[in-house]
Amino acid sequence: MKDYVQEPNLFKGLSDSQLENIIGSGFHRNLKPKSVLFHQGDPANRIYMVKRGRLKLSMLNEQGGEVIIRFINSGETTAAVASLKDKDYPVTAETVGETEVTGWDKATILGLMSDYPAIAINLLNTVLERINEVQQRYLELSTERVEQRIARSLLRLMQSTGLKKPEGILINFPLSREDIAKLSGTTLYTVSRTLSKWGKIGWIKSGRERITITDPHALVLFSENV
Amino acid sequence: MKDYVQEPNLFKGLSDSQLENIIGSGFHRNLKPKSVLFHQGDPANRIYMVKRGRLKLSMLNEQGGEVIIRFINSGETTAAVASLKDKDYPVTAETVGETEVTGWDKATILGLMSDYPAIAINLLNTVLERINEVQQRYLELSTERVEQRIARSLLRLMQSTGLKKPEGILINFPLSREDIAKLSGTTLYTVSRTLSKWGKIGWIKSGRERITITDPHALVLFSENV
DNA sequence: CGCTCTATTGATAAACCTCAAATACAGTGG
DNA sequence: CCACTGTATTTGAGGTTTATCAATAGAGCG
Repeated sequence: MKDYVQEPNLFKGLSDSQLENIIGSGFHRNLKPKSVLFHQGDPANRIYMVKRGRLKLSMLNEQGGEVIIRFINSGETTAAVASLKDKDYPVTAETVGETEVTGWDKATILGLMSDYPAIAINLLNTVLERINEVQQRYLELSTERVEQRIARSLLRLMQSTGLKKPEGILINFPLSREDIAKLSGTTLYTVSRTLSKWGKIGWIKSGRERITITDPHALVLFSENV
Repeated sequence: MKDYVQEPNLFKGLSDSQLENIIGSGFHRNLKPKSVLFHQGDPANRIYMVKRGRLKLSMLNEQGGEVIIRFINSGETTAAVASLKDKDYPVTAETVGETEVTGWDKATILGLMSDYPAIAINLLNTVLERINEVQQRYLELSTERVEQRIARSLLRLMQSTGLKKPEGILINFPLSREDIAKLSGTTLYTVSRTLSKWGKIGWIKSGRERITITDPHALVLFSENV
């Protein structure tokens, strides 16, 4: 029955049958890899939950510079607050791999909230976490060196999507050097050099769009200690 | 009766008498310049509105690096979501100049929200604006050069606290080169050099902790165009 | 008028980006 | 199974941006 991988944040604390009801009230979309769910500047008229796969949220500036704000993994939601306010949302959401999402429009989600008050509470929690995370990353971007930021990016991805393997913890989706660069505020060249170095000293193993962290402890120490 | 400078966001749409009632239900504090209202890591048990003066919100990392997240001007609120969740708030709030704040604890604000539903709506608006602003600044920090970011910082301050003067628009509170540096993700030296340059070409006039923007248009063009 | 905090400016160095070119890798179709 | 093609990655050389350090000057306060 539950075909999403993790317990969805927004619906935490609800029973399976309530969940089934809620999911049923949304509309579903199956998206191919690298398709755009919504685009920077679109009116945010829907809240989305990822049931399977993953979304990449990014922002673009006028000169073409791009950053990745975060990934939305299965069970997580996005555009929640914006969709309630009918504002334009300055973020693009693109699928990473085959991805299934459920969406609700504003009226539906408001109805759900009044039926299940837990949802409003969960929404507040989610919003708080998101603000804190962006601010934390803003601090890091402003005060830390590139390699430290790359380490932090990998560790965050490890925590959210890591898969235990005999050789270490695999970041379990296709992730290019350029993605890491846009997550860390640097260039793909610097990322490549850094990962090469870390490969040589045994902290990670990496291939084409694949990264395994073989010495998480070393990486954590490095990310915190200089 | 209204002794705060701007219409408070959180209480927009309420009548003066309702406002009076709400303000009355909070507790008030008068703070000297540079005093700390709450400290990074404190439990966020109160929501604050600035009635007079200004708060500087900053974050510190383990190595002592600091950023200024934003200023909270009179009429604005802070720690809103965090205070509803009883979480630690990773931000320090320090007064800039003589400052008067009103605070409400969680129970009180929840009561106010159920009496005046507009407050919950306004809260959502505020949260959305804050997320968007941090993300926007994250993008800028990641993709733009120092001088461009300094220009954007000054322009934001001009918009929120600018005061028309014969010679230009004055940023109306004491603001050091170091403050600007921590807002823009650079060092006070680079800020000083940049402001000197802009002073020479007539874009700004600056003194000790005082900045007047004499050619806003030029600065806007510069901030957007490279 | 000394003290303290802020700002300026020059010299130097470090971190990191940019550009260019070569190499590796994963599919695809024969 | 293999050559082919389009990406992704690596690596080197060189240049730019910006931080760091040091020293001086200016402003405000008691």
